[in-house]
Amino acid sequence: MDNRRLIIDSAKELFWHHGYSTTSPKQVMVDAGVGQGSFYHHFPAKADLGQEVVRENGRDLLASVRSAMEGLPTGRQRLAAFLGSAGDALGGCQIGGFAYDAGILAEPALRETLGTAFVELAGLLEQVVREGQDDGSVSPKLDPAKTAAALLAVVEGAFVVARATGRQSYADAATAGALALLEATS
Amino acid sequence: MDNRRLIIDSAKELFWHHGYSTTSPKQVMVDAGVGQGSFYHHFPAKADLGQEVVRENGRDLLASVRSAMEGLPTGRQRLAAFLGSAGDALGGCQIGGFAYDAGILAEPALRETLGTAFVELAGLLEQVVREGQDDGSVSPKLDPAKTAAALLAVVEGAFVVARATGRQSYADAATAGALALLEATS
DNA sequence: GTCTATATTTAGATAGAC
DNA sequence: GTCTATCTAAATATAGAC
Repeated sequence: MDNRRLIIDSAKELFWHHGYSTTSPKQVMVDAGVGQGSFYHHFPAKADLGQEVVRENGRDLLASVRSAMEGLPTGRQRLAAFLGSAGDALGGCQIGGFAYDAGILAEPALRETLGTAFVELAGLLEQVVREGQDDGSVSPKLDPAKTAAALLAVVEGAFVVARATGRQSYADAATAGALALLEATS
Repeated sequence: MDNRRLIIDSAKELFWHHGYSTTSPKQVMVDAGVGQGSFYHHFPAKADLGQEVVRENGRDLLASVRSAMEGLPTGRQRLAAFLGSAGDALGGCQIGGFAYDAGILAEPALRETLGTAFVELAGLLEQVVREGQDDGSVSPKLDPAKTAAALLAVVEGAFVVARATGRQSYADAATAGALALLEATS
């Protein structure tokens, strides 16, 4: 495999679990097993690597949510599958941590890419809420965009609370509570 | 006012809005208007200051939530007031960002203090859910702990999504969606 | 594309005078 | 308690040979 890909793959994991600002180029080089010359040849600045990582992690997350929903018969079941995204919350959300990273927020290009990932995810969820209303599994009284935003926030917040307390059980309680609210309305 | 307090007050704002790991002691000194000698006299290590900041920001957040709820007649109204905590989400949650900060998570004492703040907040919300069930404003079918965890996660997630997209409207949509779910069950 | 050597700036302090 | 001087390591690169 080429070094560029090795660097990106290492950085995706490191920036995800350890943060962008708090992970140095050197840590990425060591993890990827490439030298400094190679690293700076492919990525003249750290932000160039950050851009690729934010884009790919966003794309990967969207793909894994779609994959988790695939084949489920009702909209509500697909939303429940999305809530299951917080099933391993202690490692943090693939992109959620970037929202609190000063190094990401200070770079307009990175911030834009991050925002796009969240907007796409929110759009997907809104569509699934509508599908659930069409198939009768989600209450027609709910506003699709607001309900989608609430469910996305529950999952992102579940990651935050689980990491802050060190307890996965807080994430599980949050998503179970949200699912119960969704089910109680239908 | 004494320098120790000036340092803590500056650090509370800076760590809140800009992150703990991404704010240097020097930035704090300059903002507080104190010299290096004074800074390191009061806080031999940055983590000592971090400990005070996490504790105070957690305490302040709990106090402001209690204050926002004060005087409201029903549990559901008090929960709605809590959801309003994300009304100015672009600056980030006073403690939520610490959950993704490698420098906080690497220090057991800081992590413990952070976890305690979230556990106390969750406990308060659970109590208010129970009060709402007692006064008839919240459905008795809901599990208090799980519902509280879901509401806490919605607010924390609203901060994350608002900051990631740069749009307050995403936070507002999330909390409105959550409130609608809560109201639809009662 | 990759290597090693070098450079600049900052983080995070420590030492000792006042 | 505060000041200034000093220090070490790391972050983030750049330069030029191979």
